[in-house]
Amino acid sequence: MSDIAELETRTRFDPAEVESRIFERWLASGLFHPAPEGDACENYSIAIPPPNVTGSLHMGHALNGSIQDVLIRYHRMKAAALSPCSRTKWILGTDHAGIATQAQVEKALAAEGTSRHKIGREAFVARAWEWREHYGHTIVEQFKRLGASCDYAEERFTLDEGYARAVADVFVRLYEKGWIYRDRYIVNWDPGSRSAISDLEVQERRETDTLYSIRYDLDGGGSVTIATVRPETMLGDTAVAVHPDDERYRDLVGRKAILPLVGRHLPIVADEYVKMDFGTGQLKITPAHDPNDFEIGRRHDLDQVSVIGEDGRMTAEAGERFAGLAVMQAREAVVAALEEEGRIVARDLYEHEVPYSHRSGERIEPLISLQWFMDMTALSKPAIRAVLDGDVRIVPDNHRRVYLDWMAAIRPWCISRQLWWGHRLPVYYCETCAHVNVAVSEPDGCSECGGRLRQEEDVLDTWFSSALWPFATLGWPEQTPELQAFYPTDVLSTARDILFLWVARMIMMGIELTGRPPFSDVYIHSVIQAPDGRRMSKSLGTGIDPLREIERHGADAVRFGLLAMSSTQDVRYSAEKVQQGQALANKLFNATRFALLRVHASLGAEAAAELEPEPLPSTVEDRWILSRLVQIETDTAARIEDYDFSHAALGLYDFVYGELCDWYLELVKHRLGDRDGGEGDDADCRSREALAATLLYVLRQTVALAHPVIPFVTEELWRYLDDSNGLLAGCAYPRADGSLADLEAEVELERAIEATVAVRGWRDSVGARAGASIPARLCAAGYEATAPLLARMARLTLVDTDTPGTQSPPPVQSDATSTRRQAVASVAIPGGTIEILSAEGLDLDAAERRRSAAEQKLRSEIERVRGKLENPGFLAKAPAAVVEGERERLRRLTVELEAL
RNA sequence: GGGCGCGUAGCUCAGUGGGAGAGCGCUCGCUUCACACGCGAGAGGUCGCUGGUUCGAAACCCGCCGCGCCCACCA
Repeated sequence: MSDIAELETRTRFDPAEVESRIFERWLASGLFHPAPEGDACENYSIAIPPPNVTGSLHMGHALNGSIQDVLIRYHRMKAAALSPCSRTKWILGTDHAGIATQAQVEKALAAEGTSRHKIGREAFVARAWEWREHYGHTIVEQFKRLGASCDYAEERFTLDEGYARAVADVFVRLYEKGWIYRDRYIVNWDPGSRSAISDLEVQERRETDTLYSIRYDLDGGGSVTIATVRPETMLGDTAVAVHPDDERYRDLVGRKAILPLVGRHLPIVADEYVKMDFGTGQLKITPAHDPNDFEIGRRHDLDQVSVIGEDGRMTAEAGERFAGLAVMQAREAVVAALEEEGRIVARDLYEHEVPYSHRSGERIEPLISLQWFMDMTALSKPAIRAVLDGDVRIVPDNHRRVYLDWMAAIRPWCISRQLWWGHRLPVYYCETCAHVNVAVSEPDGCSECGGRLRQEEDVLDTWFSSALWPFATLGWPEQTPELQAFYPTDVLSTARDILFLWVARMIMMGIELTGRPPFSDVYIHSVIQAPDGRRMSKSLGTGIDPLREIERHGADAVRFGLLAMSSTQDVRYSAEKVQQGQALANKLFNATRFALLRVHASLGAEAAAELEPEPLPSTVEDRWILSRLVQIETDTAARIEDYDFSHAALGLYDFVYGELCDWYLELVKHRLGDRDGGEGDDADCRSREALAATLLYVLRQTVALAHPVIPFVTEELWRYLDDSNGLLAGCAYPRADGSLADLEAEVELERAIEATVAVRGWRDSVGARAGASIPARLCAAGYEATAPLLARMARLTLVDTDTPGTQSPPPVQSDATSTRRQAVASVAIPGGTIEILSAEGLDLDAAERRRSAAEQKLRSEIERVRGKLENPGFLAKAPAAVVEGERERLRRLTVELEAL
């Protein structure tokens, strides 16, 4: 135990002074780095959603970090209490984040006046690794600031050698199953990153464009009119379609339209995709640049004419006189040319969804490209089953259906990316016979002809490797001790924006490759919005930096605040909640400081050191606080296990403020002796020891209970509260001791609290001086044990107590000479009144106003309850307990009214 | 077009069948020997609107108004 005397001058909890010192102790202790022992069912593990190496800590990380750390710390402590053999591990690592990292490195190169194409692939990748070595640990260091108890000794990276092997291994397995294949297909081309991206990386934006109606002549006379917002793609038209049931156009089917500007003859086909009631019901078909048209083209075996290239410009081959123009320029030029020929029949403003790249922010250009795909149908089935059967639980469960709906309609996944930073596909093309060799490591030569091999240039979608995260980080496919000890993990905590992108794919891959879902719970946490309700984003200037908040208020405050504001839905950032957390840390610090200093002063260090570690309740307030402690211990554990972090945090706050500090400490202060070591009101030494034992027990339990939420201040306090020199982070989590529950003490003390508040309110209204003690008579039942407490807390000098219904002698001083002094005012309290016996210096008119206001309130309340009890329907149908409760209330209110 | 969710005190949010709550802000009082990042006391709400179910609705149901998010290939 540290020297208590140090606390004398520390009147505030100063996070900056404490945090790094404590974190170093945690790291050095090895508590965060469990040996790979025990089995995964007993052990508790979480795989962190790997932050991007390019990233820095934002509010989402801070919230999710706080959530996971509460779970990890809680379970680590719970294991210490219940099953000392079980281990707790928070698997740490970062993601190589293909596009994001490549963009950063390219930016750096550009600043140096060079580019990736100038330096070549090998040099570029080397440069990217250098970049990662340099900047890749920033975010991990930032997690430490938050107090996150990850296993820092085992940090993983998705491009590490072992991990890369696992990725290649998976690719080979799924290729051999026939689920991974190569196809020329229409993809979402991102001109920004010059790569294909998956459907999930496309974000639609509502935009208003011009809808052009264009007349195409028919071969042999007549015309059709088609509508498009992308006239530049007409150069790639290879058909016109109408609905097969459309009476108007029945005889058009089979004829030819002549493509303006180009002259190509376009077959007119019938396809059910065409909406008869949209526009003219005649649709131009551009299979190479529209996903729907692509499908129609396949159905009707239409030509594919690519007019837009991967550079986002009109192609030389089919771009006609517009070749080389960027898409938007081409649009204008095409419209002008059509205009000149008088083919634009109409222009209308048209609002529609336009696809943009989530990564680069540029407009997606759908085009046909040779890419690698993964068929997901077989993988999705057991992943659906797992959620339906409850093997994977999604919390909150309204996301369950979203997951199931998406899974049921799952589509092939484009897994190849035209980038350099990532896992290069383990695919080797034979330069001689063109055979496709797929193998974990490069073969010596083609398996067919022994010819020279050339590895595929493309890399895998970053999410392909992320999908393996919970097991690849533990050494899979090797059956490592880590894998056996910690896989499957227990919970995956994340924001919902990556439910499909990542979580669903982990479930599919985990089941396929390990035979088990990678976690049993998925917890979807809130998205923290800016205080004004907008998105938190750097570009909008609405972001709030969690590190700055930690510097200002302390990590405990930020953790508490984020947990307290989190919810099952999105929430606005609340600086007040962070302040509340800061206040809590400071309050707990000062309460402990006060208790320890007083105990040591009044008992002496030696006696203090020999105190019983168990509570020794000797008074009603001792019994009360111990009973309340049972409640908060039960509630906090249940709330953490239910992922109800906000109530866990706020519940601790309410206990520390509303019960421990505001009442218990105030009630027992006088029994502790003064700070110079003099005796307090309670001169009985044994009673003082009993109080000290109870008080320190309550503080130790409270501090330990709060540790998962506010680890720094609690760990700091533990230095003074615990003489074993151990770290709180490795101690047992407090468990409610049911034998301390004491309903009688709770009823008695809560009555006294209510009465105290009533008297204080009255005092305030009559302008009584704060320090003055007022003579009064207690005329109420149920205060046998608490009258002295009430007198002290409400600053009353109680004389002549009159406690109806009891025989026990009043435990207060008795004024024998003036047994029946006339009351000058009366304050209603539960079970009766307090009669005020002296009006000296008091504004009794104000007292009367207050009294009559109270009376009016009581009368209307009584009216309401009486009305209820006179309602035959209520008496007949309401549960007996409710009816009895109302009767009891009426009795109580009536007593109070009579007393007034 | 489909789905999910929200609307409660000035602000941010809890409360989901039986006495309208918290934090911050506001007002009044307090240098009460742990904490002035403190202590005590207060003011402040037709619980979005309408109809229904019920002995009883902020809560459950129908509808409406307002707001947010997700999914979706109508040019």
